[in-house]
Order: sequence, then structure tokens, then C-alpha cells
Amino acid sequence: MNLKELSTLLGLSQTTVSRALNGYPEVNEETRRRVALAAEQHNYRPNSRAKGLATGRAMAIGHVIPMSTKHEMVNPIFGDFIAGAGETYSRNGYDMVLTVVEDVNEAQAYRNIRSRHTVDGVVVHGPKMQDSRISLLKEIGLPFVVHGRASGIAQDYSWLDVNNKSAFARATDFLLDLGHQRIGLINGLEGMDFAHRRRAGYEEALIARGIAPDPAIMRSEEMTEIFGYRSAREMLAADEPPTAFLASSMICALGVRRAIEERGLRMGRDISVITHDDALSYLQNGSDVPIFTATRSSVREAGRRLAEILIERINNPDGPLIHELLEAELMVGQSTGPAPREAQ
Amino acid sequence: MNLKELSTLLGLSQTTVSRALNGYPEVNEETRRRVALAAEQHNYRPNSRAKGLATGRAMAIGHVIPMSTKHEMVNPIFGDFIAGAGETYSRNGYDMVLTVVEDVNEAQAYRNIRSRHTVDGVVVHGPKMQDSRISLLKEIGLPFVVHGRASGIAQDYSWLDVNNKSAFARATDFLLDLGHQRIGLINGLEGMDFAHRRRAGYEEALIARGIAPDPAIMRSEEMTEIFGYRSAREMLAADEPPTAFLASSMICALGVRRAIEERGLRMGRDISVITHDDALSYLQNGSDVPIFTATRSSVREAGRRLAEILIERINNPDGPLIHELLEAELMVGQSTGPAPREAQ
DNA sequence: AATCATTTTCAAAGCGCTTTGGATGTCTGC
DNA sequence: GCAGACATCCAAAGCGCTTTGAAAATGATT
Repeated sequence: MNLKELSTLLGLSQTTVSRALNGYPEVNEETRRRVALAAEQHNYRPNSRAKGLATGRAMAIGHVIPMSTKHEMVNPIFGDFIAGAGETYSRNGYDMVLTVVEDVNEAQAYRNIRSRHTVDGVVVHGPKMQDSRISLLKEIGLPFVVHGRASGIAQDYSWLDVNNKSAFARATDFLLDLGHQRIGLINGLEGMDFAHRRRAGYEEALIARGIAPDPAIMRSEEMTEIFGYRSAREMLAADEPPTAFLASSMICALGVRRAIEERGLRMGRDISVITHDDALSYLQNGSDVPIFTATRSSVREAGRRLAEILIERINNPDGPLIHELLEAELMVGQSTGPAPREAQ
Repeated sequence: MNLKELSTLLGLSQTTVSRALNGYPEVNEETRRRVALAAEQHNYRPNSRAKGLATGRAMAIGHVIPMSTKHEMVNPIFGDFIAGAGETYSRNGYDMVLTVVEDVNEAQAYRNIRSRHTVDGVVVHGPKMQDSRISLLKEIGLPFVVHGRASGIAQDYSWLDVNNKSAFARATDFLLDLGHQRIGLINGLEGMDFAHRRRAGYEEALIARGIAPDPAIMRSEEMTEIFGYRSAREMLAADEPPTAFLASSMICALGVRRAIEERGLRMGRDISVITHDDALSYLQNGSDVPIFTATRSSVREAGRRLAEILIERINNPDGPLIHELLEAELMVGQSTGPAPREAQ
């Protein structure tokens, strides 16, 4: 059933039917009801391609997911982010289109998206420092918002970010207050902006208490369980092992916990751990009492909000740029405790 | 730059340029080269909506993700599946469009997709027993493939599945061979087809050795870490605790391990664990030696293959239905060992 | 040189919608 | 009873592409 069929069926012109369905005022309320009813009954929905062609709007938003052939890693937060954003999209009648692309072809993918007019805007994920996508998107004129920020970019753009720096500074402070002096950092890839900021928060908090950051107990990698495990194990086996760890993700933290327990130590008593918790649906941090003391910020909520910002931007491309900085909450769980005596 | 502009720029008709670009034979090679070059230089790409409208094909494939307001759970395998499928899609020029929808509106979402012509086909995720989506999709005539199978459906359809039953039967056998007699099952939601099949494999293997399945040591839930932890803890605390567990996902297994270690037991010595491993990129099961003994099957690979099957189906809707059953490999890791003497 | 077959190119229609610029009908006030 | 205002509807153009059917150019054959 298409518009033409529906309109002949109703004995009306396509114009009138279209207007009735799209809520234009110049149509009799009686007629509008008739049209709406018939559309409902015949399960009519406008062909989105035709509509898009006519209106010049795709009613779709793009997400390009770069896939490194080496790392072969999918960001585990992606699912939850999508769920959040998707909620906003469907509420506003937008589709979500994903493009998986080899990372070397990422720029080309954006150009492609732009010239093919497949989407009205894109969400930029996982910004790196000096991220080149931002100027590219500005240049080609594709509306976008960034989930996170990119240090070292002069241009302004819309973003929503967790205050990674203050979160990790607070977490570090919390550990220092408990008497920990040697705190290992198990961070994401150094090129990632969030990892950079987290390290900055951590280092500043240490320095503020007169402790020099020690590169020997700072690691930076793709945030897997294995990485958390290995890093913690190595640091614990070294001279002057840390009495506490700061981990950048729950999955890392699970690895850290494994290393601790493998060594016969007890998390929360012998070794403290604080992790960042993205509030992933399949990795809840305990139920009533959190297992890990954590800096918590829901990535799903971020997705929801970011989608709103982008849609606003699409509807009003010359509107003000939006910057939203969310504070992570520090949730005290069972993984932290006073530094053991002998280590103080 | 659109086709019209490009063609006047070249002094050719739109027809010729279109044909040149789409590889039709009736165009001079010399002209084709000229056209290709100009297209390249001016970064021309056909408007996908216009193209879709003209050809009647969306060159896009849909995935609808039902979101329960209660569970609020995103399947953690989703990211990796998407990555795999996305690879196939981009190789074949398809876009991937996701629709997040409240589960109660799922059927309506498919109808919607169908009548709006947004995609050429869909992938059905996480089939339940007697899954109603299959007959719906048949009815509305939207090409589809299923990731998994749906027991209790009379109609035939294309699917790709892991042999869950044989995988869990083998895993159970493996544990039985090691002398374990009481094996706890920590499974996914009972309504899910895969969970059903896994339980069937587990039960049959037990019965074949004259052991009656005991409902007291079988759990079924959304597969979170917490669920794995709680289930294992409860079972270990009960009379006649299991000496081994069979878990349906790595994330569950991490919880199981936590419960074991919390009790002061050692996984692989005191308690054995086998898990199903979907080979998620951020949850590798160890590096050289697997941590968990596991039945392993890459969900990413499944995504890749399933996408191929669907595209084939779209190109040839009357072709034969395809059924692919992948055998999971049993990888022996450090989490299994002979049953402790006193328990035998 | 004329004819026919083949290659190469083109004008125009059509995909299903929105939207512009009327046309028609109805109502008001004088 | 008629001009003007307003409400309601419509025909047709246009969005950017593909594709049909025909025309023009070229080459081969007599």
C-alpha cells in the first residue's frame, strides 16, 4: 500500500492524504480522521526512501565503528550505549545506522556517508587525543556530537563527557585517605582521551600529596580481563608492590581481582581496588552493596542524552554547541579498606 | 555533487554516467575511465535514498533489538556479533540499521520496517522457544535469517546455530569422565532456545550414565556475573554441593569463580568449571592456556556467516533455505580437574 | 557508396513521497 | 447580491537516481 493507492481508495488527492497524515492544518478534521483510519486499517506507512528523497532528510543517525585488524576489539560498552541512544532515536522517529569499517578507511567512510546522504548526523565514539575526525566532520559539514572529548583540538564542537579527571582524582584521594601510598594504575590505551584524563587526575592527586607518580606501576592497554590480570600480577610480584589499584573498567577490575586472589591475598583487606564502572547491564557491580568501590557513570544514560543533543543539532544546525560534563559518583564498595600496616 | 551535475560537467547524459559507474557493458571503456576519474575527483557517490527508490532495494539490513523495560539487559554478545556481520555488510555494500524497541512493540516494529521499506532483510536474534517472530516475518514477507533456532516451530527457515546440545553433552561427559557426579548447571533464561538445548544436552549426558538430573543444582536466569556468583554460592553452601559447574557464558563463569574463591576453594582443584565461551573480544579466555575449560564458538564468526546467508537470501528469495550447525570446540583449560576423592 | 549490424549515447519516464501555487467552494459583511 | 476572506482540496513539479526505448555514430559488408 502506497500513498497513491491509499488516496485513490479514499477518493482524495495524494496531497491531501499526505497533509492529513503529517498534521498540516489545511485539512478538514473529519477528512483527517477518515484518512488516519484508512491508513491504520491498511497498515500504510510512507516509504522512508521516498520520503527522505522528498524532504531531504534521512531520519537516520550514523555510528561508524572502526575495527582494527590487529586489535579486533569491540568496545564492550557499545551495546549499552546503543541501547540508550536507540531509545531516544525511536522516540523521535530516527533509525540508527551502523557502519563497521577498517580503521584505516575511517575518514573515507565518513566522506562516503556524507555524500551518499544516508544519515543526518553521526555520533563520534571513543575520541582520541588530537582526534582527526572532528575537523574532518566540520570540513565536510556533517552534523555530529562526540561521546567524550578530544584534547588538543582547537575547534569547538558538541560533546558529552564524564569528568574522568575529577573522578580519578577523587578515587585516588579516597585511597590516599585510607593510607595507601603506592597505587597502581591500570588504564585504557594511552591514545584515548579518557585514559589521558584519568591519568591526569590520578597524577595530580598524588602530586598534591607529595607523591611522585611511578611509571613502574602504571599500565595502559586495551581494557580486557587478561590485561587487568597480567598488570596486577606483575606489579604485585615486583619489589614495592602497590597496596591499591585503580582500574579503568569493570572488566579490567575482574582481572585485577583474579591476580589478587591467585596470590592468596584478599581484595579489600590486603589490596584495595577502585574501578570505573560504566554501569553495563550485564556487569552490574553487585546488587545492594557494590563489590567494587567505583566511580560510576551510566554509559546508557550517556547514549540517551547524546542522541538528544545530536537530534537537536540536526534540527537546528546553527544553534549553540552543547557541552555536558557528567560527574561520576564514587560508590564505596567492599573492595577498599585501610592500607595494611606494614605497607604504610 | 549529484549525477546531473556530474554528467553536465562531463558533457554526457545521466544515463551514460550512471551506466559507466554501475559497470554496464554498453559504454565505451574510454568513457568509463573518464567518468570514473571525474567521479573520484569530485568525490561523487550516488544518493542512497534516490538509488534505493529507483532500484527498489534499500541495500540495508535490519536488526531489531527488543528492550525489556524490566530486564533492561543488552546482550553482551551483541557487539561482537555486529562486528562480524558488519564486516560482511560493508564488503557487500550494505548498511546495517538497528531498531531498539520495547519488547511489547516488537511485532509492530517488524511490520513498520516492512512497510516503510527501510531494509531488505533482517537478522533475528536470540530466538525463544515457539518464537513468534518467525511466522510473523514469513507472513509479512520480509527476508530473514535466525541466529539460533526456535524449537517448536513447524515452518522451515534459514538459520545458523551452534550445536548447543552436543556441546553441553560433551562438556558434561568430560566432567563425568573426571569423576564428577554432582554437576551444577548455570544456564541462561529458560525461555531461550539455546538454554533449552544446553539443558537437554546436559541432562541426556547425565542420564546416559545413570545420574538423575537434580533441579536443586540447576539455575536459569539472565546471564550476569552476579547470577553466576549467587547461583554457585548457594549451591556450594547447600548440602551435597556440586563438585563441578557448567556455565552458559564467560560472564557467568567469572561469577562462579568468585563464589568458589570466596569460599576458600580453588577452581580446577576443588571445584571444576566448564563454561561456554562466545570468544568475545574483550573477554578472552586466557592467552596461551585457557583459564576456563570451555565449549567455544565465535559469535563474531557467526555474525559474518549469517550476514552472508541473509544477503544470499535477499538476492535469491526463492533459493533453498540454509541451515548451518556449527560444532563448538571443547578447549581444555585450567578450570577442570579430577573430582576430589571425598566427593567421589 | 549504400546497407546493415553493432556500439555508444541520450531523452524521458518512473520510483513514492512532499510541497508549491493554484482552484474551488463556503461564509461573512455590506 | 457581490467582493473579499477563509477553509479545503488538488494538479503538477521536483527530490536524485535507474532503466526503457530510441537515436546517433561507427564499422563491416556488399
